Amino acid sequence: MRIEDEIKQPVFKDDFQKAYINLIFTAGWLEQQQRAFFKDYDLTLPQFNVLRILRGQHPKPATVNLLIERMLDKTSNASRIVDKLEAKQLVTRTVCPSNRRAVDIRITETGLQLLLRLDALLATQQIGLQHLTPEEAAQLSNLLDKIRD
Amino acid sequence: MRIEDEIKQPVFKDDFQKAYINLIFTAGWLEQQQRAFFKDYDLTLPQFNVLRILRGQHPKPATVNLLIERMLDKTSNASRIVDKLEAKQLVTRTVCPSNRRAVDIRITETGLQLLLRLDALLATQQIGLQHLTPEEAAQLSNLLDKIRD
DNA sequence: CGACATTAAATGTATGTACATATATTTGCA
DNA sequence: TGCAAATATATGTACATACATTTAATGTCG
Repeated sequence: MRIEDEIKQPVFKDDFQKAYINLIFTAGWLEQQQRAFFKDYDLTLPQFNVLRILRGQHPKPATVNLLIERMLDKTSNASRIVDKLEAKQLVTRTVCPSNRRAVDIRITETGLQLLLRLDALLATQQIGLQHLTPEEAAQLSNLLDKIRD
Repeated sequence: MRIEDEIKQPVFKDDFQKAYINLIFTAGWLEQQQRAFFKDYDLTLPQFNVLRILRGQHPKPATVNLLIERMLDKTSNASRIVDKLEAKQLVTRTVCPSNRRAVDIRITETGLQLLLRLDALLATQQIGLQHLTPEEAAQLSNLLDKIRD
């Protein structure tokens, strides 16, 4: 559906404004789909993303700093996201032995299993960019990189 | 900057995953820039967007429903955003005479003047897609529309 | 060594958001 | 008419986010 129809705004100042608004809108649209999907599993998007980062590190630990570096939303509060995951026993938190200011965060076996289940479900759920060709996806990514130059 | 470097993730599963993550990240990146800009004017992004919708309607009133239709984030609470704007005297709220369930919302002269100032500043601040050509912006918009098909 | 800057994480606080529910008004139609 | 359904907005609540500040540990350099 064209962005003009999505937000019932028939004209835009120029192609820049139109693409800008489309970008914010589409990102929100995708996030909404994911949020609905994860709701059944009592996970928020940032929680899911942190779990994936931890799986990427596994079996090495991550610190809060490393999470912040890799998170999509750098302003969200990594400490408190880890709080929630710890309460659900999806991660563990131990003081880093070599630097007692830092905290070693690790995904638990339960956490890994949850991610496995979600991977399988996400693959069948058609959440994402399945309307694009691989070439279009690559093109999109290049345009987005260029925006942030 | 390439998304790989932004979030320190050297490889992605495929171009779809990469573009997906890039899209969410870039939208957040743009929003962060705007937020920083608007902070000096004590406006949040949703508040600014509502003000612009109201200016588009001016001098006709808008209802809460119309705002929801046109807002980028449809799940945010239009009523309470209008509360904040009303407290700052940027909008007025009166019961709609022809349908007393509805509320007529109008931007005030103060609100219009604030938008004028912000328009001028935003034009000079290079917030947006100025690294793209008009053709690239149009191409981006088309790809985004396609995602939501 | 010891004072001071730096770093890592946690916490405080105000605000925003998501989602369900409530309240008031209007509409449709038996 | 009268009553259930639909509509428009507001409110309640739990949680997330933005950003400043605090606490604790480590580094540094006289």
